Amino acid sequence: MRHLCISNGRYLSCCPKDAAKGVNQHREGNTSSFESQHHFYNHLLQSCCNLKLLKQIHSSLIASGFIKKSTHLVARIILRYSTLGHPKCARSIFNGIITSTSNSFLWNTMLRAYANGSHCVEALSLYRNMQRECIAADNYTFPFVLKATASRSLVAEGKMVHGDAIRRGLESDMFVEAALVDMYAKCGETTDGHRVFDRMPDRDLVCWTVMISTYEQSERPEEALMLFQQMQGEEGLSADSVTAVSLASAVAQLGDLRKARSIHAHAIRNGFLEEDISVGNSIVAMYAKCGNVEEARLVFEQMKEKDGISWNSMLSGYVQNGRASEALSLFDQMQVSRMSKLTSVTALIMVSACAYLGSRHLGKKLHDFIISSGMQVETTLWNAILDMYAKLGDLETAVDMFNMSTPDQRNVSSWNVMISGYGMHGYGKDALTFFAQMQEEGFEPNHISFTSLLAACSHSGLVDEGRKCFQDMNKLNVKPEAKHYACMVDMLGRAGLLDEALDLIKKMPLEPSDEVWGALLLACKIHGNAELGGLAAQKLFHLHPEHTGYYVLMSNIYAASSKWQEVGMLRRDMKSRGLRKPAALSVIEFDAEVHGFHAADQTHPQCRQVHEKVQILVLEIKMAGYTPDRLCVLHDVEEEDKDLILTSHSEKLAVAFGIMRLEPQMPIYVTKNLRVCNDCHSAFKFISQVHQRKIVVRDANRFHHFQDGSCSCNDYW
DNA sequence: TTAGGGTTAG
Repeated sequence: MRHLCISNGRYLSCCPKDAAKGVNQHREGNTSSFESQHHFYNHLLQSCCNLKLLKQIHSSLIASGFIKKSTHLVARIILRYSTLGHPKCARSIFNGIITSTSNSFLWNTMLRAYANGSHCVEALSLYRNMQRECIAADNYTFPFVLKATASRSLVAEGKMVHGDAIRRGLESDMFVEAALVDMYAKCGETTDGHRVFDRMPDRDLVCWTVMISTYEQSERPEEALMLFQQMQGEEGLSADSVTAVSLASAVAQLGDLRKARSIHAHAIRNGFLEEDISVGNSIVAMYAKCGNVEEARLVFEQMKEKDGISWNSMLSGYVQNGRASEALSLFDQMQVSRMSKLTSVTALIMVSACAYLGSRHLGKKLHDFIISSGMQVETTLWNAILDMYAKLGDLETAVDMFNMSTPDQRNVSSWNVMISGYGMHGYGKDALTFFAQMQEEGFEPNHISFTSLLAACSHSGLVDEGRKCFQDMNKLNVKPEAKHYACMVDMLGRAGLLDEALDLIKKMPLEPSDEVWGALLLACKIHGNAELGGLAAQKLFHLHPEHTGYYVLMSNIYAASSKWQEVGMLRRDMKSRGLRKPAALSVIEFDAEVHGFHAADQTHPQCRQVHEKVQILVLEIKMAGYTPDRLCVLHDVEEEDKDLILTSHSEKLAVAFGIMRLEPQMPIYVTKNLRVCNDCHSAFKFISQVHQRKIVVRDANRFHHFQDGSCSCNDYW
């Protein structure tokens, strides 16, 4: 247990009960000196972390009359009430003691309390009172008021306070200047902030950190790191733990592992990791965002103290890197050890982990857990749960939840989630109905609404409706972005309107992004157009030379037209860049466990039986008319070997496992990390008929519901 | 007796 030393040599435990006893003992006929009493109360207030004890200390101070002797202690009480979330109590003490002749100290304290609690309106109104009472605002006043305006991005008010500071001749006080830079930055006026920063004659570490974090927060990591380099050139300035957090966050945005290691080394050398949990947290998040979860986990394990953010950073690190099952096992560990309580941020991360993993069992369990925890499910989390159900293939539950909610429980994102859910499952018409309904209920569609809606039209082949939606964007004041063009190209391309798609790209008022060319490339693959595909690929290799998916798609196109020389060339190119085709992974749940299968899997405990089962299934469906689609094989091998490669596809293994292990009436749910291949798509249609079995496959793009020999996508995907 | 900067999710 931590102990707190008090001036008369006794030790008082931080435990509130013991502290309360200390207060009472102290009140009973205490005759110690002013210094001793002052020290005693000061320490008590500094360590006090609950309202009951604070009230006891407060009444003890009143009863002993000591409160009248020390303005400093009054200030401490005001701040303590405020940090414990009771600004009204703080204000009532302030009102009781303040007189028009008071100096600015207590006014500044009250402003500080409001600013730290982001009570901007109250802070500004107090500041105006102060002016009315002719209390001179000083170099302490302005930083607090500016912080308050910054917390609500009230730039007009901030500018007014800036003017007041100039009139009082305090514009060049270093603290006021730092607060001004911060205020402008938080209000999104980075250039104004930089202007104040440039004019400053002396800049200490805090000023530099404000400027660095401004760029980091505005997602301009290169500029943040450049400023840091510039700062290192100044004599006597070296990053402290707060600077390190901002730098780590900037490096995370860049995703540069080499820089990440250098920030980590700097933190180790200076002992920041022991000094401040936030440094460890930001380094964990940084490594995860640089794609190195192993190093993130190492830092996480080595942290002597962890808080909720530490756990969330590690959990979301796993999810971001597609390692959802590791996130779930860490979450279990967190629950068992009760090291951190379940917050809505944690719940949000875990809900997305379940959605990603495709685990219906865990998703339901997590939802029950969230309900039983009694936590308040605010709209953001509720939307994520809807999205999870839709992504787990249980669109019905998502629709039920949505229909049972009241309009004030929903926001624009709730509607977007539903539109995207319908689209994913191939219900384009329902997505359009929901879109209309959303507007009837007074919700204004945003750029995400249109992305979801256009994607829905694309998946369902609703070309005319899609074209109309795209035109309607301007009417609803949503400016088409590259991703909207990508949806249109995807929609036109899938429908075989390749010329119209290319025409649209040529007419784009903005530079076509990789998503746009990627959509065209995919369309070329579907329709076997190697020439146009080559053009799209060229653009893509230039824009993203390291993106494996585009090489794979292009070699697919070449392979389909038996251009093996070109396939070989692309493969060599990929090899020389150190790129590898991402491993296919299909997962299926059985007995509350998630079973994963890679292509040609040799690791699953029952892989031998599963491979045998696929061979049997293929024989069965061949009798019903299935022929292997050898165009799906990228390798230039003998025709019979191609068939063997096809039977080892991960999704076939997962489906075979499902048929082997699940009860015959149970539908088979499989989630694949990549797009399902043509041959598997055709095979599953036959299996659904021969075995009278519902098979639901979620691939990287959408859902396929196979039943009675056909698929919900109508072979349009 | 008082002050300014930072991290997770979306």
